[in-house]
Amino acid sequence: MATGHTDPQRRERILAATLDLIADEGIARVSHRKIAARAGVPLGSMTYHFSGMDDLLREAFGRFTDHIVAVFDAYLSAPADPEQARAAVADLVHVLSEGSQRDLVLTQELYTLAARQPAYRELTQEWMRRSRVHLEKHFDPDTARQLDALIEGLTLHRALAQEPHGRTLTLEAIARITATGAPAR
Amino acid sequence: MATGHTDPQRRERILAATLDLIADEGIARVSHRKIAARAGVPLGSMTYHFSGMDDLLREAFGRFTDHIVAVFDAYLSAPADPEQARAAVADLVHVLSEGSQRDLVLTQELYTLAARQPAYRELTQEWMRRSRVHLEKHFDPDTARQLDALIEGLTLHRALAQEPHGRTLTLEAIARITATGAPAR
Amino acid sequence: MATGHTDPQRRERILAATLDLIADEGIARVSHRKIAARAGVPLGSMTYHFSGMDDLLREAFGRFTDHIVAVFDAYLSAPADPEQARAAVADLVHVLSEGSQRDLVLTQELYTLAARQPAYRELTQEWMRRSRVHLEKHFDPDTARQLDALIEGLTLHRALAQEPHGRTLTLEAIARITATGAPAR
Amino acid sequence: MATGHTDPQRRERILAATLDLIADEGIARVSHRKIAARAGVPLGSMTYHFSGMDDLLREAFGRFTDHIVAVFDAYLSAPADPEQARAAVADLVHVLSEGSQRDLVLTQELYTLAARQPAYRELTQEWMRRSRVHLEKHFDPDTARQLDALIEGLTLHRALAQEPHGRTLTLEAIARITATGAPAR
DNA sequence: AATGAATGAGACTTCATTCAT
DNA sequence: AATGAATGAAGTCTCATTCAT
Repeated sequence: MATGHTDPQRRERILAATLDLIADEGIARVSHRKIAARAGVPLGSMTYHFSGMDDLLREAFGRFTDHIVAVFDAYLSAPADPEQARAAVADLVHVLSEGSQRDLVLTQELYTLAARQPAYRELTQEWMRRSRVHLEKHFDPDTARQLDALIEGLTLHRALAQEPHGRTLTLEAIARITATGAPAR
Repeated sequence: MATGHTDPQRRERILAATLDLIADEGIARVSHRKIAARAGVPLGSMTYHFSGMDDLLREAFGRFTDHIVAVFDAYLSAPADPEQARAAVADLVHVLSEGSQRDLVLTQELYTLAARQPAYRELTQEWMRRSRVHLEKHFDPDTARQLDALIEGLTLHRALAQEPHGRTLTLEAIARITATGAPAR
Repeated sequence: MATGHTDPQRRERILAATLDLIADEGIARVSHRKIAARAGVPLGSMTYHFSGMDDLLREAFGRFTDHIVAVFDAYLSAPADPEQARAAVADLVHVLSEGSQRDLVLTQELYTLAARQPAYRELTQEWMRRSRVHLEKHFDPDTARQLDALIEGLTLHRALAQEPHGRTLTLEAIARITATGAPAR
Repeated sequence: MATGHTDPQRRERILAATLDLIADEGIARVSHRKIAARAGVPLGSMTYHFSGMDDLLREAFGRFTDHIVAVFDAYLSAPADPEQARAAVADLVHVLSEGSQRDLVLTQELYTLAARQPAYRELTQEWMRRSRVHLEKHFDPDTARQLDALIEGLTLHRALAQEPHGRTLTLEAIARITATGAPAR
């Protein structure tokens, strides 16, 4: 069902190579040449498949957001009650802050872009929105919003700290924020 | 106190111009040429005063960290009791997330660098450490740590959200995190 | 009369788009892509209908010459006597130098090509020949030749001058050149 | 007295190479690479000495205009009376139309640019102005203007014609245009 | 101590053309 | 007969860095 007559996955390979390169070297060192080499495609392909570097980056981060949202979904859609939800949130924080350097770095790069360009802010907003939808199944909206921010802060501080805090402290913070937050019902 | 015999403030002008340029265009688009033009110094003096772009960036972010730590100091050193401390933290969150686009963007750029390079992580760690020192004057260490992470998350979410949450919610979250946290004594 | 089974006017659309593009941006900036976009045809059809850029340009300027010769014909075939002819020549000079920027620019581009390549010189020679045929109906051959050159010079100088000369001067010049030139009989 | 510490004539060499290349291949085929190769300078020099291709072309045609104005000066400043002036104009027409292909081609390229861009029109206007100043020493202003246009037309038609007209016809045309034009006194 | 001149490397992008369909 | 996909070549331009002064 490929639409072209050759290598229909080329676009995807380019996008994956783009994210890999950003994770490894940072947006500041990304170039068409390096991406093409990584993806194993001719340099000329780059601007054939994507109208320019901007397009390419935006689409690549769209793919990344899809991935990270899937991680949130995986952790936050399963819990059946608030107690399980708290544990899931703790798991999420620790997975995000201990897991692949890749996701951590890409998240920061995305936030940096979002801080300056509205186009990227849409991606982060959709991600926050999705996260809150999950949390609101177990907590009232205000609590969900506070908890969402807490997840962000705990994850980042764990990731950057010299001696990351343990799971106990993570759970304690989550418990405090959600202590009074009964589901809206 | 001048080290050279001409224009001793040249280094500082270059560093300030560097931060301004990063705030405006992002690290990816920084160049010696643009910085020199902004600072009003000859291109040749760039590599004379700084051994290379890396040195320059690291020193510039050092200056930025000094500035942001001063902001934390200003807000967090004044409060006389936990209640005032909570209000000060709320003020801090709102100032950071509503204030200059410049500080927000530079913070994200720094985090992005820190996520990848230990040299920059030292800067962020010093900043966190300093923040916790302030908070521990009013709250026990674990609470201080949780509150510090919450500040981070609330600030970032407010800065990037489509409809940033109000001060009431900020205060509510702070109150919950610090409810049981009596000072260690 | 269609040669292909689809859209027989496609060749003409391409040629018209080519001239439009040359008029707008100059031969130096012409490309298959831009022409195809302007003509609303697929890029692939460019090299299908025309063997290459050279072919395309030569044929396009052939169309342009047809058009400009038609303008000459319209003005120079009507007059019934030398006096009317002089007025018609003045009209022609002013129409060419005041009319569409398009014709002016294309004429210059053609002359530039003709100055270097014989293939294009044939086009301009045919045009001059045709012009002289008209003029020789009312003036002797030498006068026709001089008048033809004068038309060229007056048109160009009017087109490029900061303050173009008026119709009176145009008529005066024509009168002087044709004063002694009786028709050959 | 060179201002730089190396090869101060490099700019001039580049400008000369630019005009040579335009004369040989046309503006459409000019490139930094080819000019650099012709001038024997590194490619990187091109945008160091000239801010871009536009700058380079404009300055190169400025040099060309200087040259062509010098030719006009040489022919038109010498004559002592109208009769000598008529002969000088005829000489000029024949030199321009028979002389170097280079000048002819460059003149056409310049006119093409002037037809589209005001910046180049200034160059041609200065040239026309200078020409008329010379002619007005021997003929009244209206006659000078007509004669100037005639020079243009005769030169171009001689250059492009299959069988260029002879000197007799050139002189005849000049005589007719200037017959009644007494100096303004 | 300080800098203008210079350049090789590499950035992004456009392009004419080829080819499988 | 016609075209979307693809690419190698070349385009302009920016840059960090070196070096003579």
